[in-house]
Amino acid sequence: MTTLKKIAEELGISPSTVSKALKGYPDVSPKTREKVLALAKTLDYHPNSFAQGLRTNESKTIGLIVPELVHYFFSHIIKGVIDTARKNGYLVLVLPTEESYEDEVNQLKLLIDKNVDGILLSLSDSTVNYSHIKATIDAGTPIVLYDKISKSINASKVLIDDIDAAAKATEYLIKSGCKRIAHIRGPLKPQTTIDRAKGYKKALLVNGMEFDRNLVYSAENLSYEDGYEIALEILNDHPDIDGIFCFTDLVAMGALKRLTELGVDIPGKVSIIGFSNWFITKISTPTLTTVDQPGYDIGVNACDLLLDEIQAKKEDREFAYKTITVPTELVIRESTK
Amino acid sequence: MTTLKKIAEELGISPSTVSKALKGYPDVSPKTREKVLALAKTLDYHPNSFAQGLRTNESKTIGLIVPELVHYFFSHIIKGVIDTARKNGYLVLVLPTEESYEDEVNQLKLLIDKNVDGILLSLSDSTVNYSHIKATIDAGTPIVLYDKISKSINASKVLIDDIDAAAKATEYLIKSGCKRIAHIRGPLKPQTTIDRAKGYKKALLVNGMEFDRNLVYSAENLSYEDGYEIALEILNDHPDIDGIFCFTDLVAMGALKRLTELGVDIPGKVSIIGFSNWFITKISTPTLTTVDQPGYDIGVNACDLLLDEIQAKKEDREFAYKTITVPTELVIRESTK
DNA sequence: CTGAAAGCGCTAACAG
DNA sequence: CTGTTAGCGCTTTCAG
Repeated sequence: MTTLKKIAEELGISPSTVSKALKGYPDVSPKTREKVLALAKTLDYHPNSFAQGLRTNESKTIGLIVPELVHYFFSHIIKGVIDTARKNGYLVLVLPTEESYEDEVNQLKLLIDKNVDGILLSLSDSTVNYSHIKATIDAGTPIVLYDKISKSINASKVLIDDIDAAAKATEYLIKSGCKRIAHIRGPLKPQTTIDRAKGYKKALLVNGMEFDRNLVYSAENLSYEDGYEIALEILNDHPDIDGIFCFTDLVAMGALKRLTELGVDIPGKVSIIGFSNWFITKISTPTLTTVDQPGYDIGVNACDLLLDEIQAKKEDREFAYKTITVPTELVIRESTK
Repeated sequence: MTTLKKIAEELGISPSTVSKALKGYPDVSPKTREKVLALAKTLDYHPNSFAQGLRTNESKTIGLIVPELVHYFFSHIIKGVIDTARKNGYLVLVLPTEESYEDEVNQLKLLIDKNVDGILLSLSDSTVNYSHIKATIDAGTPIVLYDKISKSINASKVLIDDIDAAAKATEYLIKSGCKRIAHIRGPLKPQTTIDRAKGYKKALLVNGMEFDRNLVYSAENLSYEDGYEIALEILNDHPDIDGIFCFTDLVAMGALKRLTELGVDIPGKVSIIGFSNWFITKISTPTLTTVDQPGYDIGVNACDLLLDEIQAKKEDREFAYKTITVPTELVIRESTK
């Protein structure tokens, strides 16, 4: 291991001068600087990050807590975060919670123990208590919430407007001539489920259509199988249905499969819209109309916001929490008229 | 920030006693231990990881370099690694290279600068020179290669037997009655491409069939579009084709789409086999026969191996590099007879 | 322009 | 059973 001290000894100068030379301080003679730089290179000097951290109280590392790791949308977020962090000289510790509250609490603790400079967090579906998050913020570690957030936590947030996005999707079904539109929603708790259902309802009402509680079905696992089963249920309960707005693409794909198997013409008889714009929606038959949820952008924005807050903290500046709403877009494909 | 010293002062004892009490050393009186534990809890003491690292030269962090982040197979590997690391008290820094050699070199450097205890690495497709990896190993940081490896690097490795897996897939086509089987291979360089093509050829020869160089097509981007285009080409060049073995599922899905559009009966007229068992293969129409490539297991094994090596190094034990071949399995679905 | 010195928080060998 | 001491490698003031 090459250390400052070794370089200093080798050159017959002091460690502090070596440190300054390496960091480009102006008060070192060019000659000395060059000698130091050269020797550092030949000895393959890497500063010891522990020692640096101990001195500066900075790890140049951030933590990223994701509810699900093997997931098209979250993968994009992770990529957005890592790219942005890297541009700014930060590394990213990735921790999945698998939608478990307990894991979320533990992972948060691990990150604090590791002295990360900040944390990006999306709430797990089973999280009902936010004291672990609030305590972390109070203890001085910046946290930015993304995607699955809670209004009751005072922090910066990056999200999409689920109500608006769902309303736009539902409205598109209406404008394209659908008269009886069902909604397959997600599990009760997360705000996203609530908001997309709200958007669905809002679009109906705004367009003078009746909101029928019986047309709302719940996909508890948000799985392909859920969609497959529920589509049959919907068709049995309401043969007159001509549109389905699904909480997420996977569920929509399941519904698509079932309807195709039953010989239902899509979009001739029934239109389907998903949510997220997963890769599969581009290659299904028919391809799926869906709401593009820009994961990469969410990751970039969340990371930028966090880095700003870290910087502000370092400089002891005031920092006002921000909430960024990343725009979504309806992607029209073959599953709608 | 609560430190050992603060707890010590508060209790009127020495920092070293506090340290020992916290770490469960036996030579501390139960009474003292209890007092320390209690106070540590109320003051929410977290040991400073920088100081610990500086003393012990351990970061309890490993680096994971992946060629692609938004990728079904690699996502599973990442999950396997993180889960395994976590079980053993390690955190994981994830760094994508996007198949760039330059990024691979840089990311490796970043990890070394961060004093990770070890690194898991899958070579980017554009990596042609391994000196950065060899230098890292020589400098004492354990590296385990997974999935995309190079035989010329002396390190532990975790991989699948691509030749065997490809041969099994091709053989299945033969046994099911295919007489003219095409292969869509990947870009020239990576060992996986070479090996799967080898397995394809081997199965043909072993089963007394002719290997026709003209039946091998190359999908340079391994994309859905590649498969879509090449399927047409194959059909034009060789109308008598009755089976296609694809390097990866995405390409197979593209081919599937094209053939379906052209009204070719699958598997009646042409059988298709993919590789990897991506999620989409379960939900396409028809569903796709494919080779299951167990990403999660690869991640688990690679991480275990790395942790073993780290442990051995810590205890100054000899450690013999190992190569683990994770078994694959042919998953038979509707795209084959 | 250069160096001495202190100290970040922790651990471990050693002495008592 | 407890405390003293030294030091991990680096940064930064301050003195020269």
